Amino acid sequence: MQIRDQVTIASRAGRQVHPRSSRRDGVCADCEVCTLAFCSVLSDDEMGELEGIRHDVQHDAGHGILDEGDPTNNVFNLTTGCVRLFKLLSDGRRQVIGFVLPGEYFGLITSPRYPYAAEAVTPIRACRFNRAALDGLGERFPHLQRRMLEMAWDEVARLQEQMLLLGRKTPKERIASFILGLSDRHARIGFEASPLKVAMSRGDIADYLGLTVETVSRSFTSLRKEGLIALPESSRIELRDREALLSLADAE
Amino acid sequence: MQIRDQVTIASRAGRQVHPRSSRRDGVCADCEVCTLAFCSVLSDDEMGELEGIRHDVQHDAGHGILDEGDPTNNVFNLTTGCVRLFKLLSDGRRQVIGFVLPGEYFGLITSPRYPYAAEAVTPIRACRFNRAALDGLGERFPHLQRRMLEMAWDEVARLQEQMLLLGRKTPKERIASFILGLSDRHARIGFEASPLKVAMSRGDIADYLGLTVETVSRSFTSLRKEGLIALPESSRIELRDREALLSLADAE
DNA sequence: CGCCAGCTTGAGGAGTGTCAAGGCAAGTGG
DNA sequence: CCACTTGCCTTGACACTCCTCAAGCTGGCG
Repeated sequence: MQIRDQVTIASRAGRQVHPRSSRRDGVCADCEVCTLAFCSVLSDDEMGELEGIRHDVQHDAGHGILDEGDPTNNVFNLTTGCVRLFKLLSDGRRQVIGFVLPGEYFGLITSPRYPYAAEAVTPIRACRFNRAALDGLGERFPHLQRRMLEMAWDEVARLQEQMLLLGRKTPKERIASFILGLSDRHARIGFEASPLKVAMSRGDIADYLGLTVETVSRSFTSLRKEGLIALPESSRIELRDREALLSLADAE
Repeated sequence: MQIRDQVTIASRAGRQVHPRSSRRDGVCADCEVCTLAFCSVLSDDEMGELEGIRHDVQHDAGHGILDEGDPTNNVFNLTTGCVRLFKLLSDGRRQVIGFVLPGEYFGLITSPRYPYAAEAVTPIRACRFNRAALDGLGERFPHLQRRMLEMAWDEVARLQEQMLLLGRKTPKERIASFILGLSDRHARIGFEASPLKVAMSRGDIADYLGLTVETVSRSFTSLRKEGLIALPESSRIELRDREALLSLADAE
């Protein structure tokens, strides 16, 4: 136990680099996620073409990026910050579909209108692409389309996992799953995975996990009192017993 | 009201034909869904190649087709019957991820192991493809990959809609959404859409909608007593007030 | 320093889940 | 052909979880 923890800490350093291992020059030089995003599979020449249809987008926290029902003209690739995607019922009930982290895209869908809205959780930066133009590029660069297909399947798997959570898990199990999932995603993009910075509010988390703010708060408190996590601030979570969290998340 | 109902009945006949409009010769001649499945975008020559890696599969109701954790060697394209996809928690709680209808595929995923299990709800027939071989075909026929990408995005949209249902809808709203969704899908593949044949048990429906069998049963009864549906048999649903069902499903 | 938004905590109640019994239809064996 | 079994669905009574409502608490900011 003692030993394993030390190993874990030692091996958790550094960013995991995926399809592409080297950073880019030019406009993408300061992009944090050029090794993770869908554009990572493109050669430098192909990137030049992508650059031709790319626009920079920047928003403050809380700003709306697109609305449910808008025509699907744009695809976004988040480079900095966090975005929430959500659907509303006519009486105001809200379901957060997912949180977008750097290196992930949103807005890519066959339907002519977005089936969800998107808002900035934190200040964000993103690349915006015209959808038709990106489609055209996909046809010319099959490996780009292939990469997008893989990302779509990954998204399907994530959503299926979330269905299990929403349909069958208890509040505490949902919170444990949420914490672990966020921690893993942070690790993949090189963010700190254990004193975990949680950008979203309790309300966002509640609407993501199908709960109320109060139940989310109580579940956090309960996990803290049992020693599975610590909460130095309400927006910072320390994973103190990963094993216990794992067994909770997968159902004890 | 009276008039609209008559129009609805009159216009509901016939099968809607999608990417490909004509039926095929050869092995696919008796396939009910050759105009809907992903193979519908292939030319006859290309179909010949697909045929080379295709195997027939046939199972009785209740039979397991694949288990969660099995290596993802195969992709299935359902031609007849109904399949349930589901995930289990270690204590036996079950979440049905989706029901597969003719013309839809399952088992296509990047991960090396299936994240869900599949069982036949009714007697089924399906085409089984080796996954690596199908991948190879996808690389050679970009329009096949394109079609699979579109189907993946459609699946993402369906799952997001289901998240809204699981996270925020009441039992009666869930049942209304379920009935309408199944009715629409039946219409698309040429099945009867109003006296709707429901292949799956109350238990399957409960595990799909995140409810218990009892709550599902009570909700059906409630909708029946309010005149929104009729239940000539427990496995047959007649939509008597589509408007009311729609407003229930989207939240009143 | 005080305000405000967001988070936590508490008390109470509605809505589902749990448990148990009964109904119904299809299948089985005498 | 009919009694019996079996599986599934429905209905009822009750309990408990989680939501609702309301009141403090905390930290950031003017």
